Amino acid sequence: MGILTNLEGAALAEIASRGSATSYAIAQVFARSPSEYWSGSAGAVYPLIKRLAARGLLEPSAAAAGKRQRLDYQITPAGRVALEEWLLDAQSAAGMGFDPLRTRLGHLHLVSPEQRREFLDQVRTLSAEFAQRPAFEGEPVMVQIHQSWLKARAMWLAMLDFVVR
Amino acid sequence: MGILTNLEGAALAEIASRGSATSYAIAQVFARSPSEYWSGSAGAVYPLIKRLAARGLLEPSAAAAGKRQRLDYQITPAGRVALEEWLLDAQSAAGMGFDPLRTRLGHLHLVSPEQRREFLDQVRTLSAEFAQRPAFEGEPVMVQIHQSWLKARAMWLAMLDFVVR
DNA sequence: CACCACATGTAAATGGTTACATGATTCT
DNA sequence: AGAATCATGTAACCATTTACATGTGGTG
Repeated sequence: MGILTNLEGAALAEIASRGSATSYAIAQVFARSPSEYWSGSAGAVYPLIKRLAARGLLEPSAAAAGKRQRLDYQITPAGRVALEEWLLDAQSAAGMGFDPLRTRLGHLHLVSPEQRREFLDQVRTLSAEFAQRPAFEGEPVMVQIHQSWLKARAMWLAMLDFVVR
Repeated sequence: MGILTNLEGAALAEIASRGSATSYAIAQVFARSPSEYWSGSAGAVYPLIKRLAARGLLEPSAAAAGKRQRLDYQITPAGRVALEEWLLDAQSAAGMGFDPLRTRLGHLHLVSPEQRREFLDQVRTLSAEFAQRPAFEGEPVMVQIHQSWLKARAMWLAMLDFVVR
């Protein structure tokens, strides 16, 4: 029914993929993701899962392993509807999103050519290091997507030499 | 000095580029940007500019054209320091940011191959339309950066055929 | 003059953040 | 047993969003 935020959609998708999961497990996914965009903090994820459960998109199944309350959540039929709506929203998916480099590039004329060159060198170095890091643990498909994205970004960085001199 | 959010940094950079600007003018920049990421709403920009002025990074110069209060802001020396700190932060710039397509791709296995194919077709179509739109008005450098980004994204979309079948 | 676009804000809600508190489990 | 780590939250804060209110200048 209602519209999901991107974090909600991603969390719901992760639970759907796993069959069931705890809030903690979902938080870990974001915390360990190579993207820095979501922190995967408890303060974000626990309330989010509760919200989704309150909306009937998730169903808790008390899997008390020890004494402590420990809720496994599963997606409901209503949850699948909402998830599909988010997942297949091509209009949103085609958007530009946020790129911390892109937002800066247009303003680099404000600094000297040397600063500009040094900055771009640093970004390239960091990006290369980032790409060479041992692949994060995750579904092979996710890793492949990540790597193809890195490749596309590297190509863009190369193009920029001719744009931002 | 203090750390700037990305919106603050971008706004400050825009004011620095223009020499001086009103809150309204800055809001328009974000509202008319081809990126959907920031709305450029008054509720975001007016308080933000006030915040920067309160921190001494901007200085208002009452350019009362009519009766109505109408403040032009200029960047201060402290503002330039903060701006440079934000602008040349290579660590942040090298991050992955947020990509609405990327976040979805890893979960497309949840839907049928037909849905998957249709979704990707739609995204490609929308991206192509987006790229063919008359270039948004803006500095030539900005337009060039935008177009190189679109090209890199198109390449990525092409690569995805081999990853997400 | 009436209307509409331009311009300047404010209020309430939202969806995140960091920091903290605390219980349970595993390791040494 | 004590320490470290895993796990589950809550509280306060923060930067945005949407929606609203209102004044001002130009145009039919």
